This record gives sequence, C-alpha cells and structure tokens, in this order.
Amino acid sequence: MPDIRSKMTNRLLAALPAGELARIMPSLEHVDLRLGEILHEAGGPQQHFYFPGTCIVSLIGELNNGDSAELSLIGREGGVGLALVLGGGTTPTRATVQSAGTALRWKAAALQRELKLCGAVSRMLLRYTQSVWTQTAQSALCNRHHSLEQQLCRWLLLSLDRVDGSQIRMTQQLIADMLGVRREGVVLAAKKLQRRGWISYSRGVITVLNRTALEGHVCECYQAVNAEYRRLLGGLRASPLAAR
Amino acid sequence: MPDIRSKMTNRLLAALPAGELARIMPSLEHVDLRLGEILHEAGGPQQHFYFPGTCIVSLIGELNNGDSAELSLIGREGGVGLALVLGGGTTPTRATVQSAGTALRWKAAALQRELKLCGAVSRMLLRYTQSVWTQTAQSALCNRHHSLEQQLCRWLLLSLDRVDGSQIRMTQQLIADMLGVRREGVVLAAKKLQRRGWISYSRGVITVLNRTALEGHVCECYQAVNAEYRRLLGGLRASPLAAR
DNA sequence: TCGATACTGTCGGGTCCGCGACGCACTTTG
DNA sequence: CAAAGTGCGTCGCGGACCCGACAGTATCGA
Repeated sequence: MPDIRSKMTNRLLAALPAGELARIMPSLEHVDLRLGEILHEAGGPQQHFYFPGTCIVSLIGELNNGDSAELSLIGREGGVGLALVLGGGTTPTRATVQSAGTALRWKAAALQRELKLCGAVSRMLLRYTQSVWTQTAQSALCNRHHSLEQQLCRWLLLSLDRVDGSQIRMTQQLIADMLGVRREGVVLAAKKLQRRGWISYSRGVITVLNRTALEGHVCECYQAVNAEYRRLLGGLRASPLAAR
Repeated sequence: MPDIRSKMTNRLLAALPAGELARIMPSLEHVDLRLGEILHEAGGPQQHFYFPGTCIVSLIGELNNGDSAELSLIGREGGVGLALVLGGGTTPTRATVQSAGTALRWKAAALQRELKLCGAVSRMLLRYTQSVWTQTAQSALCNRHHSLEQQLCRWLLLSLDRVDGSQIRMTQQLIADMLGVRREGVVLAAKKLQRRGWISYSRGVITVLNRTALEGHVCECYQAVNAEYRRLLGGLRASPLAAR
C-alpha cells in the first residue's frame, strides 16, 4: 500500500512490514501540535504514544529549582511515550513541543494490545528505546565534558536533521533551557558561530548557512548518537516507498 | 521454595513469582566477579545478563579522548545487560566491576527464550530498564547542575546502598573516573567531607561515619532515582521470604 | 632492607560559565 | 503613536573546576 506509506513521514512507522502497518493504522490519529504544547508532564500520566511527522519534541528533565536539561530530541525518526512501552506508565520527564507540526497519535490501550503480540512493532519500539537511552547517556557525557559552543553545534545539527530546509524557529531562551545553561551563555556561543558566518539569527529564527562547518566543529556526541540509531534501526532508513 | 529464595540476594530475582523463578533458576550460573573485571566493552557483544549479588557494577560512557562518566550504578537491586532485553545486543557503554563480589549469570540465549514468553520476567526487565534510563537521565541533570561535592555524596550513598556495612573499597582515582572529573577535584571534595567527620579515608577504603549527614548534604538526584525505582519496582522491595 | 608502586594531598595559574544588572531593537496592542 | 512586551547583546565579577607539576606516605615484592 504505497498510498499509506507515502504519507508516512515518520521513519519508525514507514519501515514496518506492510501487515503490521495495516493493522495499527486504523488506531492512529492525526494531530497538529502547537509550539510549547506539553505531551506529558514529569510524573504525569501518558495517555498516548506520538509518532512525530513534522513536529519536534524535546524530553526535558527538571530539578526542583527549575534548572533543566534536555535528555533527548525527538522528531520524525522516533516516538514519544516510551514509559508506555516499558510499563512504568509515566516518567520523571517532561515532553514539550519545540517546533510545531504534525504527528500521529496512538492510544495507550491500543499500543499495549499491540505489545502483547510481541511482533515486529514490539521489537521496533524496544530497539528505539535503546536508541533514546543512548541519547540520554550521550547527553550526560556531553554535559560533563564539552563546551557550550560544541553543545550548541550539536543541538543545531540535531534540530536541522529533523526539519525540512535550513531554518530553525527557536528563541535563545528556549535553547538555553534545553541545554541547561543561561541565555547569556547561548548568546556568547551563538555570536561566535554568527561571526564565522555559519549561522544567522533573527528574532526567533535561526538559519544555518554552513552546515559542513558546524559538522566540523561539533563534538563527537552528535555522530555517536546518529551511528547508534543507524545500527539499531538501520533497516528503517530506507526511503518510504522503497521499504520492503 | 524459601530454600532458593533465601539465597536470592538479588532483589529482581527475589520478587519473581515462584513459578517463574523456578523456571529460570536452572539456567542461572553463580560467578565470582573480580574488581576491575569488564562484563562487556563499549560496542562489544553481551553474552550474558548478570544479576549482582554482593558485587557492584558501573555502566560507564567514554569519549574518544578517554574522558568518561558513569551512567548507572548497579548492585543487588538490578541487573546488567539490558541491550539483550532491548534487542540491540550491544551498547556504546562499558560495564566494569567496581566492587568484587558474587552474581548470577544468565546466558543470552536463555534470556531471549524467556523474553518470548512475555511473562512476569519480561515485565520485570522492562520496568527495570526504565529505572536505569531514569538513572542515566538524572546523571545528565546532575552533571550539568550540581557541585562535585554533592555528586560525591550521591555516589557514596548509592554505593553504600549496595553493600553490607559502611565501608566502600574504592580509590579516589576510580571515583574520579566515574564522576568524570579529575582526581584532584575528588581529593578536594573528599577532604571537606573528612574534615566534617562524615567519612574517613585510608588507601582505597572509605568508611562512612555519618550517613545521615551525607543524606542531608546530597543533591536531590539521589532521592529522585530511589523514588523512581520504588515506584517502578516497589513490589520487589519485600524481603525475600515475605515475597508472595 | 631497599627500591618500586600505588594512593593521597598540595599549589598557582587559567578558563569557562554562572550571576546580576542593564541597554537596545523590533513587534504588538490599544 | 505611545506603551508594553519580546528577543538579542553587553559588561564586570566571582566561583568551580581544569591543567600541570610535585610532595608525602603506606604497601609490597625482590
């Protein structure tokens, strides 16, 4: 059914075997997510699993005093709501929409019915879980050892991979929250990139002018996370129509 | 079978329903792990899943230049080898024995046979996976926002929870590697705790003299991780004989 | 008994980033 | 068009931690 597949901008769904995809499609619901929307609060119930299409979602850990850090950035290559897969039902983590766009939503009950079958969908979700865990681990390493400037490069590239075009709609304040630093620090790092002509900034819109330069300047964490995703879910990288 | 259970120092195993426990016991193998032993290398194959008894294992992430950070500390409350559960078969993470002791070892093939049954063992392992993910996430937050002194308190308490008595055999160099800082930093932080009379240090043996004081000085990450473990696996906290 | 090794402790300099406070420019709204 | 709101840029200060180099002491093996 190339008809359904061609609309499948989500990589995880796009690469499912035709039979499994057909089985779960009827229970998926199209939604438009607005900037700042919260898919689940820290400790709050997770009612749906989301497969992002054009939106980007950030998993944020937060401390009592409000300090925060991003644990994973999720776009069309992934999904949001892993506590439903692992059985905890909730996490001490908040999921907020960092870039408005579309997603497909799956009711928790339907997902759990599918999990009981222990089929291709289960295997895919578990491997993807490992990919998110790896992202979180790499964030821990990156937070410890890499400079703010490198982390900004990493964040820009991660975002760029999840949108079409070379523009990212995002204020420096939001970036600071995600990197867990102060806005002033982001300003400083962003100015450096700007002076080198790699990005340009204008009231909430970042334009990446020289992606290659960013890739040369980013810390290894960016490639490490990408490589592990490919290893775990490599079969899923086929283009939608070519898959299967 | 209280006979088997009473030897079950591992919390995950101890709380399995009697039937499941009886089924998997024959495929578990007792092993003694030496200090510094590597259960699996980063990117290396994971041949066994380990249920620690008296040993402590640390999951370490490492960068190309050798800088490292601990992602999770695992003792009798957990297990090592989650890539087998999630299906990746390997992780970019190293697992090293930080404190010698016993463990029960489970062959990968046997574990995967058990997983296919989608029974209580599967559910337990998935919930525990979420707990480890939470630990990793909290490490990312802690690395970003908390002082070395607080992190040392956290590490001491985490270790203390996983041993009997109040002594931890561990050099400052190893602690530094796990916290991802230089040894000099650990010396400084440890001296402060020592001057306050909370710990004493002597060539590779730390004795905790005032646990309550440490608990009052540690960052929230310690409690956050504990609380989430209890929520996810709370039923497993019953004493071995009382369980079920 | 005498090195060799392993572990802990010290020092001064440098850097990154947190912190607080503030200025400027563009946009929106009444 | 005035006022409020939003987003970006700047400054000086200070603290935590990195870096390199080195000193003291306990343990162990030859």
